Amino acid sequence: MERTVPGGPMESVADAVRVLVVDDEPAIADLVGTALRYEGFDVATAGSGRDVLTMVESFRPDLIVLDIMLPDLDGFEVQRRLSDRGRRIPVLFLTARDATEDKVRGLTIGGDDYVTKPFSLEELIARIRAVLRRAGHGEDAAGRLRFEDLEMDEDSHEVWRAGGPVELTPTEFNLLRFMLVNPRRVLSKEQILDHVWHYDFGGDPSIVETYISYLRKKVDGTEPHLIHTVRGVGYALRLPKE
Amino acid sequence: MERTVPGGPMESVADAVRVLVVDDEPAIADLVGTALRYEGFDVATAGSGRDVLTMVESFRPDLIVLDIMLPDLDGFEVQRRLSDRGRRIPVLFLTARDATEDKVRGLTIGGDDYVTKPFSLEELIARIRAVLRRAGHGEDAAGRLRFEDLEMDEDSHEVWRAGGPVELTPTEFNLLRFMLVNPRRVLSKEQILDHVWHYDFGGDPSIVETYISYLRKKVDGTEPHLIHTVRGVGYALRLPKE
DNA sequence: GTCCGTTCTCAGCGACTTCCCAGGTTCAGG
DNA sequence: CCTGAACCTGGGAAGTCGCTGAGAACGGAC
Repeated sequence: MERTVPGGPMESVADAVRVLVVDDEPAIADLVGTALRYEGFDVATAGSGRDVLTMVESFRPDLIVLDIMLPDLDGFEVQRRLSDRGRRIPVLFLTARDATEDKVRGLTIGGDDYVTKPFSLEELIARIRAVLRRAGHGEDAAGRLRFEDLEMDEDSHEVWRAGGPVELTPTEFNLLRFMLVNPRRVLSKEQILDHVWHYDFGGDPSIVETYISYLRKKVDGTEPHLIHTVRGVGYALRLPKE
Repeated sequence: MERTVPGGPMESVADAVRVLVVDDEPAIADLVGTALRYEGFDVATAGSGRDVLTMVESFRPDLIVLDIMLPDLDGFEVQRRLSDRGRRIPVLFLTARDATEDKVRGLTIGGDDYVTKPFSLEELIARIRAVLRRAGHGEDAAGRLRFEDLEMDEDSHEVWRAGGPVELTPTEFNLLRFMLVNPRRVLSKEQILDHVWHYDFGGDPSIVETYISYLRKKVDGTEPHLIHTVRGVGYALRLPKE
């Protein structure tokens, strides 16, 4: 499966990976569902734990994005009942930032993973791909992105420029990944904000300028420069013209 | 589908792409509707959110141009209800400039997009084509325009003349795109103003002369000249007549 | 609590873009 | 050739955009 991008072609549904999105807030389920559909997944949504148990039979998802806080059964309970039935479906949990962290943390060993709310779509999609990769559903290639002499390993969170390692903060990393997934394309500040920042971020798009500045200092200090400003439009990852 | 032009031949309606334009100001809905009809789209207009929900069934649009501020249901609510019905119709939102910050965020994620008022028709149409391209309705080619040795990539915002890169400001870029979409056709200054500048632009059509001059310097310094003045009528992108 | 790394805001400034104007040039018609 | 209209283009004012440094706010580790 090819990575799609804002502007990428729609996947044929025939052999698409099926993802079941479960959240009792329709706004979240819609947001995630829409983003995943656009990424080429075959998506169904559910709003309660019991819905999941029935939908699993008909929809047969390859992965479940599962909110832990549900009105009836919580996410853990849902997973338990599924495994009682002998179904081993990878799960990506959604959790509020506060409690539960300890409980959820233990899950990362089973091939499952979790993301804390509020998340960014870029982060969520990257995690989904990672879980699918471990489950054998993903694209054959490992989670490695490259553009010219700039390289990123999504699994180990390592980045190299011209062969040398670069240390990035989480936000810098996510921003750079978004650019690496969309090479050459001009990405507007709004687009970047939508994908890289948490969905409840209420600030100004100028934050993107700041982070582009950070990235330039850390990964674009050497020739040729790869991060380019298209004034009045956005930013692009590409080789210099001439 | 072939690109049509202002004044160009009307597309046969049989296989035309259907666009539903929704705005409570009839002036805006008409402006957009008329422009899109010229471009060969099959257009219907609506003035309220509830109208949309009924018209979708009969008109079955491939895309909806949807103002966010509507008297009854707002644009988001309309989209929500449509997706509840299982209809996945791409949406291009229209929004006032000041309202963008909070709520519009997140709209670029699903292949949808938004344009802030006041917009230019050229901008709007380019965005519509981009959304359709992503949804699989567009012409097969990517967002690439060409006339002779003059080339433009809409995604990366790059322009080449005779193989060499050219740097353009946003307005210059939009003007050149308008000309590339309408090769050989003489475009009047008024026409250009209507399409390339924001619809509330209050200045003089002579601004077009200035920008044509800029373009000539940047992209038409080499033979053969492609930008021609048709005195008393307008400008055209074509080869010299001997 | 304190410490420290990260995220975010803000303001200054430099550069760019847009737009208008005015003087010069070209062109069509007489 | 003369004249007026249309057009071209350099210059410049006003506003916008983007970059960056400084520091405030936040959150996790201890």
